[in-house]
Amino acid sequence: MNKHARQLKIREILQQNSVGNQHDLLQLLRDSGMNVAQATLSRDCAELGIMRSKTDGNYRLRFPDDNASSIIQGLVGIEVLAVHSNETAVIIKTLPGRAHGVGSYLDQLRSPLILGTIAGDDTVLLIPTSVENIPALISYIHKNLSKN
Amino acid sequence: MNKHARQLKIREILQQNSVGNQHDLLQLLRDSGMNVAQATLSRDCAELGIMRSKTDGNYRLRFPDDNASSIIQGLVGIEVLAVHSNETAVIIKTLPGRAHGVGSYLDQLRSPLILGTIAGDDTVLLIPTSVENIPALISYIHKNLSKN
DNA sequence: TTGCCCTATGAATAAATATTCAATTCAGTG
DNA sequence: CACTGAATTGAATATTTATTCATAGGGCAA
Repeated sequence: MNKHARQLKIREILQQNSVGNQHDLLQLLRDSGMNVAQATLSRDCAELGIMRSKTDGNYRLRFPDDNASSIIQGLVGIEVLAVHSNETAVIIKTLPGRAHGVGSYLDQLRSPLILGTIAGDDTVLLIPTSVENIPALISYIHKNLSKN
Repeated sequence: MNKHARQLKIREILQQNSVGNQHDLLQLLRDSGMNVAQATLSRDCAELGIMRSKTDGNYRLRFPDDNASSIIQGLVGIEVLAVHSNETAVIIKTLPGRAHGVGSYLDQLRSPLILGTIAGDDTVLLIPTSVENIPALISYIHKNLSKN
């Protein structure tokens, strides 16, 4: 399973080449040793927000340079757009300007899972008391920030 | 021959509605009294530079953002003073008051290397999607924030 | 371990979009 | 008035992209 690496490679390829369609991109991916089906590439492109548009008579695959698009991922609270994590921390994406409120709310719950929170404008960083608690923390967040 | 009027109408429709594909756009065009073939609409879309991309799980036709990211890149470059990291995160030092702009710029690139960013006044904290990506993330930052 | 669920994937297929080709219109010209 | 060429269009078709459906593997709880 190297989906992540593959999407990185896609990014790299599109930054260095002018690619007109997914078929060509697929070739370049294969040239670089990553052999996947067209269906998979289509899904990758969708996930990465890649678009195809015509300029100067030629088509080109490109990333959006558009700032406003937010990725709403789960059934989480109205202000919360997504919850992500890596090995050491959890990130909550919120509506613009709402991160502080969400962070405060979580602080006030005084969960033993949470060591601390830092809020920016639309992002809350959660540091867990232990990295082992991250899965539990994520379900805790979903539970406490869910819409219903 | 009302190609021009039609393209204007297309613009108007896309500004007021969320349209997921050309077929739906065609319907809306017809509802407003302009009856053309799918082929014609396809050509109009190409000429107008309209793109289709997936956000929040749905497709959407949209105009390109005239917000040229290469210009922003130049501006962002001169705001960045240094890039540092430890085992779990990356810190970018910026000119006073400029961290938010730099963070937003990085967010908008939607790199799969970046889990999230939090900006203070002159510091951006970057959380990588995986700690293994930190070296790649650092070179990615240098690449995307370089002055030249 | 076993069973269950969730994610990622490919093959086949469906859906969406682009292009080809022939036809039409219209402006300009002899 | 014919004729020519360029622009626009629709129908049919080709190409490109997305989704469905089945499967395989990984993580996790019992």
